Amino acid sequence: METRRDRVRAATVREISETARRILVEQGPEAATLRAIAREMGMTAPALYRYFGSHGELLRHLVGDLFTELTGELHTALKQVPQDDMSGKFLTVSRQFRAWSLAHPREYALLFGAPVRGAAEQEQIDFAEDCAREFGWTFMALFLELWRRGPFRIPSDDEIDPVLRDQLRRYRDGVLGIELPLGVIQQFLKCWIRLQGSVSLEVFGHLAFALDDAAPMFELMLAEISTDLDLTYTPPPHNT
Amino acid sequence: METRRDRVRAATVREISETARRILVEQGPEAATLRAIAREMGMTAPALYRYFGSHGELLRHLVGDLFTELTGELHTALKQVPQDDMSGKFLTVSRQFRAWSLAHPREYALLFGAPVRGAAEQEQIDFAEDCAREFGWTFMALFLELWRRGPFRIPSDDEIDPVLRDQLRRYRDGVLGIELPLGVIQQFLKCWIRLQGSVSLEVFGHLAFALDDAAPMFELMLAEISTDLDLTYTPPPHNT
DNA sequence: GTAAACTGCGAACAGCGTTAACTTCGCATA
DNA sequence: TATGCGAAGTTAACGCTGTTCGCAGTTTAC
Repeated sequence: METRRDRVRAATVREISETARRILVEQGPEAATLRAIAREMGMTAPALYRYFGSHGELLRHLVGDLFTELTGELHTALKQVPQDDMSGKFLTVSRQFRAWSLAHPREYALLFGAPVRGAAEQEQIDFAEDCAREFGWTFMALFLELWRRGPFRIPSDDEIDPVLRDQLRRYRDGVLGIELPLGVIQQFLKCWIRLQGSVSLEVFGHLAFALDDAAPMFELMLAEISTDLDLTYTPPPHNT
Repeated sequence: METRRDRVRAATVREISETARRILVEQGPEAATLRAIAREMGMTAPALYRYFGSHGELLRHLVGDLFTELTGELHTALKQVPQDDMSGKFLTVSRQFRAWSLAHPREYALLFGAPVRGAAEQEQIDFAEDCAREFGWTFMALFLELWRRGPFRIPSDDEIDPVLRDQLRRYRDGVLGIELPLGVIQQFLKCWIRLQGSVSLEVFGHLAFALDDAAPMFELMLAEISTDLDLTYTPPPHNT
């Protein structure tokens, strides 16, 4: 049952997350220390240990929140696209993902940067991991819908590299649990790598050596992917 | 003139770099503290300030060294390809880049991770920046050679997005200073984004949700890019 | 031969994550 | 209503971090 204390506690957890995020955004990741977060809230650092087991756990919780926010924005944008406009859905989700990432570079770095802090930390129940999975599922689900409603050209199983074929099959049967040609998954991965790879490079500033606005290159890529998926590319609505 | 002290000093700088790298590789980035580096060398932390102005400067110097090593390996691999085998050169450099990155993930994170430490630090003479430029030039030079010796299909200036066209022109005239169709630069960026984007995702573990060996996907991408550039794709020599 | 420059050291400062012992308060039950 | 327990906060402390300062010892240069 939902007692009063539970509500207060949940509110505090939320405030900690928000404070941590504000410091992260305004002063950078190295400024988001336990003491700084506590100070901002009129508390002391050890008090935070009543809510999180360690500094890392606090950050991982923030990661979960951020994934949830990002996923939510993608779904919100998706709802404003006509139900049967698959091209529009694909373009909208892709652009919204890039837009969020560029608008929140430090959050993006936290979500998609190098997992420097002991990557293989197997938490018993990892909140952040679940949120990340749900985020990924947003794209996967869209892709499945794309495939079901307007099949595009995919390689047959024979055309797929044997090593890759085994991995795709393991992923399909072990994780997804859906009946689906392996070529669809290969195509999904190809598109996703291009999408996220491109966004990562841009957000981390690795395209700044040549471009100060990578939007046109991103749109070019969307057009190419649209061709691959038998979709109709249309330029973004508010082209600046 | 090269005095004795200069040599000793240079040797110490080199030892510091090597020690820092060893700790970074063996124990992770957060273990590469000034005190740990000094301890490993039988020194104390303040002594390091005789060689580097700060911890960050030391790391940036290491970044320069790493870029140089990576660039060197690319050139070494390149020398073993017949002078006129442009397809081989492209495939070799791409595969060598991926191989180095996978073999040195922590170094890769330092070079190509999120530039978290005040990105816009304009050092007067940034050693690391120069090495990065030289690294980038390796790919650019190869691409120019590709273009000159076996022209591939490129978009005409009219076909390029106006916003992108201006940026490409500024990059060509302001940085490269070479006469070249803008379409070549666009094609170069497209390929580079796919290449590095793919490698980044793999090294940072962002493909592990589906693949435990991304090599086939990488080769698939190389094949596609080869087609774009009118090159002949051939599988890697030692396919495991 | 002497002065200056270079290279190291130890001590110290503020800040970090984290732990321990201790107080205070809210709530549930006898 | 009184009692007691657990949750939530405190201060003090430990060992770590980057960094600065003042002091030696050695090496180079004039």
